[in-house]
Amino acid sequence: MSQGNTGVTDEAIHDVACPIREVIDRVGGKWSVQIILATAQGPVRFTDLERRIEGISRRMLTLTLRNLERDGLIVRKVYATVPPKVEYTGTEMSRELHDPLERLADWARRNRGNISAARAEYDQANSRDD
Amino acid sequence: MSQGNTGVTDEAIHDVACPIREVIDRVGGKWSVQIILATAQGPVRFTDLERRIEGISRRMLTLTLRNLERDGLIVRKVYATVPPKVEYTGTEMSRELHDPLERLADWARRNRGNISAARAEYDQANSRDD
DNA sequence: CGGGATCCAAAAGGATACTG
DNA sequence: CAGTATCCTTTTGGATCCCG
Repeated sequence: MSQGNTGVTDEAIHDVACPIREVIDRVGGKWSVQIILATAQGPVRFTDLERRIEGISRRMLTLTLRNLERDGLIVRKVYATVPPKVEYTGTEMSRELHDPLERLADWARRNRGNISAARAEYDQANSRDD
Repeated sequence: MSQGNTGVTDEAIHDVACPIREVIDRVGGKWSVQIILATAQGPVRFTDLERRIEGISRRMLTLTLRNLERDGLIVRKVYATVPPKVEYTGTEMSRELHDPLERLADWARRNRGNISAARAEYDQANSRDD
C-alpha cells in the first residue's frame, strides 16, 4: 500500500451504507417512525392514529400504513362490523427497531446544540461574501 | 387510567420521533451516509469522493457536501494551489454517528429476509384480487 | 369508519455545459 | 480540480371528493 490511508474503506463503506439505505428507504418517510412507535404497544385504530399523529393527512396515513404493512412492520386486522373497524399492530421486527432508533435519537439530543451552532456560523460566514 | 393502554404513549412518541426526524432530515439524503463514512478516517478530495461513490452526480456531491458542512458534520479545507485542491474530513460529531448507524445496519441485515418475504407475500396477495 | 381515486405543489435528484 | 448554473424528471406529500 503506497498511497496512504486507503485500506478498508471502499468495500466497508458499501457494506455499511447499503443496509442503512435499506432502513432509511422504509422508515425515512415523514410519518413512518411515528406510526411505528404508535403501533408498538398494541392494536390502534385508523382514526386513533389520525388523531394522535398531528398534521398527517388521510392519504399519507393510508399510504404509510400500506408500505409498513407490505414490509412486514405492522399487521392490519379488519373486523367485518358496521361501521368497519381496522386495527394496526407493530410486529416483533418493528419493535426491534426501537433500540437502534433510540440510539439515533440520543445522538440527536446530544448534538442539537452543536448542529444549530454550526449552522448559525455557516450561514453567517456565507452571508457576507458570495 | 380507565381507558386501557393509553399511558406513556403520545408524549413519549413525540419525544422519540422528533429527534429521529432531525437525524433523518440531515442524513436521510440519498448520498449523505456514504459521504459521512468516506470522510470518516481522514481528508478526502472532491474527485476522490466522486470516484469512490459510484453513481453520484457532480451536483449532488456538491450539494450534499455543503449540507453536511453546514451542519458541522464535515470540514472543508481549501488549498490555494493551482490546480485547486479541496479536502473534506468528517468531524467528531459525525464519527459519533457510526455506532448508531451500525445498529441500524445490523437490524437491516438481520431482517432482510423477513422483509422481502413479507413483500413477496403482500404483493402476491394483492395481485389476485383488486 | 376506513379508505380509494384524482389532482396539484414542492422537494429531491440527475445530466451536462461552463468556469476560475 | 472543484465546483456553479441551468434544465429536466421523479418522488413525495398535501387537499379533496367520493364510496362501501
